Amino acid sequence: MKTTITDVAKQAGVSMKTVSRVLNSEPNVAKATRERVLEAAAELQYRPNLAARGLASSRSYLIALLYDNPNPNYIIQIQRGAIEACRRHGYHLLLEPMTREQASGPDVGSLLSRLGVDGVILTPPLSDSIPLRREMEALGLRYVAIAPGDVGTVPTVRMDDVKAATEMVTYLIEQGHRDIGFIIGHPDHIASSKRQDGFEAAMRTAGLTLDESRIIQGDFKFRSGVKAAETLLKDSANRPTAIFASNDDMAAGVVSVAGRLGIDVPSELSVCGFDNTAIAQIIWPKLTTVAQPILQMGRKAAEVLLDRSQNDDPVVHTLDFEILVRESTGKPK
Amino acid sequence: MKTTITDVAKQAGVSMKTVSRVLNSEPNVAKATRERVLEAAAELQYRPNLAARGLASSRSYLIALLYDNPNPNYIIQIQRGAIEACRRHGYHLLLEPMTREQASGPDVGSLLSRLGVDGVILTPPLSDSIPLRREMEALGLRYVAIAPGDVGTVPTVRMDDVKAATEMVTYLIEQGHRDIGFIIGHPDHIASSKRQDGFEAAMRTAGLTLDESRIIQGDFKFRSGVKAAETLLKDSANRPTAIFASNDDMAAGVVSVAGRLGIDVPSELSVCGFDNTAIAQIIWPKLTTVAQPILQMGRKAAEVLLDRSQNDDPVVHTLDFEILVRESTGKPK
DNA sequence: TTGTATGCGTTATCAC
DNA sequence: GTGATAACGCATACAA
Repeated sequence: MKTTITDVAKQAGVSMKTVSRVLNSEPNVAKATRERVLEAAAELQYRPNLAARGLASSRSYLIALLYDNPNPNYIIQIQRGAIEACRRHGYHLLLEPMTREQASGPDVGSLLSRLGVDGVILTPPLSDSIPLRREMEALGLRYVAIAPGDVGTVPTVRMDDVKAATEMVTYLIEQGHRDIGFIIGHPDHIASSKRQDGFEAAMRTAGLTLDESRIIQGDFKFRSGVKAAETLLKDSANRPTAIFASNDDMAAGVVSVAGRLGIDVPSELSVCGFDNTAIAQIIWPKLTTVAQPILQMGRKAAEVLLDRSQNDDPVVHTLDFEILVRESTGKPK
Repeated sequence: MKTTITDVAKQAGVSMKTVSRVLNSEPNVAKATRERVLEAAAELQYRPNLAARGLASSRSYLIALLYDNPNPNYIIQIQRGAIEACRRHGYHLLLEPMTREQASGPDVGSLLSRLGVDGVILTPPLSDSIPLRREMEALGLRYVAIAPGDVGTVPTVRMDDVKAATEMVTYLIEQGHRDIGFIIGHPDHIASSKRQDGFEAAMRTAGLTLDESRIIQGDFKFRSGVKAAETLLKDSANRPTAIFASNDDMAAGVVSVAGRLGIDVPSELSVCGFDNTAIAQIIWPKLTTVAQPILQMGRKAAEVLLDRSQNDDPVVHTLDFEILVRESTGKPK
């Protein structure tokens, strides 16, 4: 037999309402009573029933994570962060994977309202789905967008790609590099232009010229990194001493070309990436890269939802990234 | 105002019990009535309240996924599979990440019973935690273990590593390879010895001798693949025409060494891995590898939990893997 | 084939 | 500061 709140009340010699008060840390309970109740609850190993609580309070103690993201590591970290925050608030995280099409389709509202969740976290690229956001607003659902393209119209948690790229390039310059190659990401991704902006800003700030032949278009894939590196490194008499790729996959491609050409990394060529994905640590030398605060964004998003004290203004929370200096970068010869 | 089951009943001109019957697809409802109810429900956009339903039926419509796994892709796929099955049954998946220590600790029971979930999925390495399993049994919680080390004492979903390795090597032999190198995985992992067993079985079946110098100990890491390849490939006059690494990271290491040594993959050296992790598709040439039925295992695990028709015998469900032939293997010269 | 009455375990209301 | 009692929305027995 499961112990209920009435069992605890009996054991403590009070009414169930008082027990409820204690367990929800409401005011107006005498200290002695409170302690007696707590003791009784512990003794009986009382666990509140989520369903009953939800029914009575018309809250579900659940928040939903909506995602359609091909990057498992990203999602897993968002989850971890969100779960961490949820646990602190007595909440649980519900997973709702869906395609972009579904998210913009007619059934989302039905799905979401059926869930009866108390809040929703949107992850990219769903963060940018206007139909989805409309639906949420129509349903009166509180939500937070992680890293949306347009900042300012909705409660947001994000990081600053421009600044991160700037700092990475500044680090290379401080190491003594003057001739730095850059590989642009996929042209459809908002992050690509931001990272390029950061690169160019840092170069300009340092008074270095932007040589167009040093800037190659890529598409975030390993092979495009390979191709870009083949171009950048083909002339052994005139090649950059460092290459900054807009993500780790492309940086790994650069490292592999360097290996094939007999160019030592990092003594003859520094290479750095972006995102700190698995490959950055798998290959050797391990990549210097930018670690996004992914877990922290997940945690912050949940906190914004759960801290009822926070209002629902479209506040933008910008979290700090980290530059991870590993074995693939160093001073030029 | 939210529409409840009584609203629907009123609208359809029946009792709430009949509505309940229809919505739970219970028998003994006239077709006409059923349709009338369905119509009314649709019209009113009725969504059953999870909490109320749970409270009344003393089921939570929730199953929990317990995990402590460093591999994001693995967990994400298990999740996807489990969610798929859950959706079909009107269930939802709750995430419970925890460390091995926590899983064996005293608080798990409290955590799990507080949740009131209807079932639990255990993923490796938690599948092997005896204290955890004991706790579940003590609590009367139904559970399924994914890929536990010991098969037979608990409801299990898994795949056959030995068979997969055997088939991979058989494929290489069919391609014409006779001299095949093998890189063993981390000695602490159960999968390592199974994969080695499969390799050796296939070689023996084909009547090929097992040359010990062709079998190198690795540890599942990229670098150990690099080292093993350096050993296997150092003598250009006497080297294997194919190398089978026990996982993709090590296989990627082999490919990178081949590139450095000017050995073309696959025309001069076939390379294959195991697990179909991200790196297998990121690098070039893409790796021939074994795809575990990870998503399917997640789905099956949830199904075993949710199909009440299935009894709780420690049935072992062994799912099919897939050999993915990509660009890193071919016929020897 | 359908309906009525009751209870699930908690929070909310309002009185004391 | 504390308690009785009524919701909350649904499923379950048991009738009819």
